[in-house]
Amino acid sequence: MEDVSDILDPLNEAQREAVAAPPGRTLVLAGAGSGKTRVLVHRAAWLNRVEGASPFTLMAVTFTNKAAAEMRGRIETLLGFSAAGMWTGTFHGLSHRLLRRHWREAGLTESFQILDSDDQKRLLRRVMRLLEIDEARFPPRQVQGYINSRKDDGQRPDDLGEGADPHTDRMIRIYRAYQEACERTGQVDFAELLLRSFELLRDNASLRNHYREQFRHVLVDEFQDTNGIQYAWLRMLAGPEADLFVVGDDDQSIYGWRGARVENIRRLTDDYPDVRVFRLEQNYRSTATILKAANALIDNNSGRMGKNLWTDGEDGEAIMLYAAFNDLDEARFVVDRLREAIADGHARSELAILYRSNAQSRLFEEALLTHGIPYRVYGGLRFFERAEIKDALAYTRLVSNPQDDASFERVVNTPPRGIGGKTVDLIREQSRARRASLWDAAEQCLQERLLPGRAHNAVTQFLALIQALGEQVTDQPLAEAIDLVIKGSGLRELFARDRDDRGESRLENLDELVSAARGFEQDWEGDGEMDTLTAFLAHAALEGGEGQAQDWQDCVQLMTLHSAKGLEFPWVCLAGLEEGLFPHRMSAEDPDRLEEERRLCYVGITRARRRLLMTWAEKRRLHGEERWCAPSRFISELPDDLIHHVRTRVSVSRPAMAIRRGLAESHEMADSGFHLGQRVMHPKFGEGVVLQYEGQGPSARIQVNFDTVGAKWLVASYAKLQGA
DNA sequence: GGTAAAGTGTTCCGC
DNA sequence: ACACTTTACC
Repeated sequence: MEDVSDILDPLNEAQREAVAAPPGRTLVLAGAGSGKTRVLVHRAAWLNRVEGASPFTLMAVTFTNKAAAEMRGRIETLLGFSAAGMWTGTFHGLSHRLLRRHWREAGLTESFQILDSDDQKRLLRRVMRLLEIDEARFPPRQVQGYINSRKDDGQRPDDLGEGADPHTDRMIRIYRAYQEACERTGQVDFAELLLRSFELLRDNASLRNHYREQFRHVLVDEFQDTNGIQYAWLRMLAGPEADLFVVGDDDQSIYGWRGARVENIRRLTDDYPDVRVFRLEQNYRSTATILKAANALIDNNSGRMGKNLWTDGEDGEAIMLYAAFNDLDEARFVVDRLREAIADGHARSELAILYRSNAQSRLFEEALLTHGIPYRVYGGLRFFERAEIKDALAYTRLVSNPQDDASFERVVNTPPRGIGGKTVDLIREQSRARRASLWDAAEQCLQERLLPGRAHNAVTQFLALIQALGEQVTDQPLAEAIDLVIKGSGLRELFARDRDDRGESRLENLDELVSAARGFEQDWEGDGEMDTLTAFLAHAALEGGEGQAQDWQDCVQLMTLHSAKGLEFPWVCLAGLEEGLFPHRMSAEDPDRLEEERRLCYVGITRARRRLLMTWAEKRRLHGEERWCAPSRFISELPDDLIHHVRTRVSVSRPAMAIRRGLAESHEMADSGFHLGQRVMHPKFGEGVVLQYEGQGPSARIQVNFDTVGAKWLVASYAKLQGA
């Protein structure tokens, strides 16, 4: 018998049972901080050592490239040898791999390219212009969302019944035209990667059987984030006989808005009645106090699979709750606590401020700046999404394939070279009339002298430039090729010209692109399915650029709750716990979306290891307007005995507020007996905050934002309001 | 073809 | 309010 102590010993009882489950269908409900990745990694090792599964028969699927890389690394460490034969990657990455291998069977061109969402929107715009559809009535963003969700549900235009209503019919028409444009030009968007590879397996029995035979063991991470097509994809690949090992947490599903279906967890237990379910509830991260709060909060959600986090560690400190006078006061208070923590010897990188929306970072940044505390804000534009990088890549694509219309349009007048809108319109017109690419259309325009003299010269030069670059670049290594393109296209010069910080960082980014290409070239062993350039472009579309070295210098961490998922910090501040902000106004009405907000709060709480600080502001500037806020309902869902209320302002701030609001308002308020921002009690609606006041005497109306039912207008003389 | 003025949107952002 | 994009005009 193989010695498996190194695999099982580091695990607790529940983890061990899951890892050593017999091959079959296994669902592991892994609570926050319960060692989810560890279980996946050890399962892979177990399969290899005990079940004798060769790495070639293993597939591990995750959502992000970062998670995929981490899992792969940890498996290799544990196994002590390379897991090279193992297919590890994201749903999109693995689909991409299948499609490259079987592009013919999938009905694609050999050199198909991946459209990222910007490219997709640009192509969509073009298609809509051809169909003469008004962009104002059908915002491309919305159409894009429509098409992607249809694809996420596995639907093609032909699957969609027309005739329902004119609006939907038009959407379907655009979808069809867009899809035809993609097929014609050999372009594949993100959702298409999944749908296409799903269809490939569905419609091709021999391929399906081949891969089912090969991947007898399929491991899936963050299963609660899968959407419809990903679930179908998994079922197609992991046949009814496969060893399917799925890890997820329904309480941490926070991506419903981009198509994730928590229901997939429950669906799995329906679709595979023989599934074994394990629960990981012992938490190794947080204090008992923090876990109690998290459990109590999430208990307000319905239809959970059910889980209760516990720890054998200590209770730890109470959760600190601060009701700030306004958003500035909130930032000041938080940064004061941060400074204390730093003085107590915390590294800055152990401290995190989490918030619901990106805009909230600004005030914290300012407060941190005034105190000279280094910080880093996560969630800006990712490397390959930055304009200058996309320009450089578009040039590179165009140089290697002049028929690429999307790239042509992007760079034809960047840097400005005298090919304005009029000229491009003419070329587009020509391209449509002749059913030719923009490049070919431009050549025809020159030959037939369709352009005015000035434009004629400009276009001649542009075409010559691209051709010349094409010749220079032939047979050059990737990095040199990209460098040549950046210099030759005039992009470098363009950004060098504006010498502010902006231009400076753009130049740095361009340099970074060249080094990224060099690094990619070194790591990438050609597998005969793609040339280096194609591979690099796919890499740029799929990997976003997280691979950049993050200087993990010691700084305070600022990020949205969404980007905090999967991370942990000894010291966490959850800021902006107000009705309308968190839960967000857009989600408060719909019970499902409200539950997702609650899960987001749960994710936030469970990020904290030792200390948790929660704050809300009674008054906040939002979209340029001062608003009165009620504390988030999530606060009242936490057991009060876990909370330490900090009140530094109780008696002082309210009169101060009335003064700041200005005299006119306080007079009006005076004759109702209430003032703006005051907490009041209504016999039916419960407690709330006075938001606005209108009119005088018996017809005067008062707007109250109730904690449970939201904002309502009431006639002051009828509403039996009481000060609370 | 470049700058100024008007317009737009404003929750979360993986691949 | 603000940042960013598109349009309008010189």
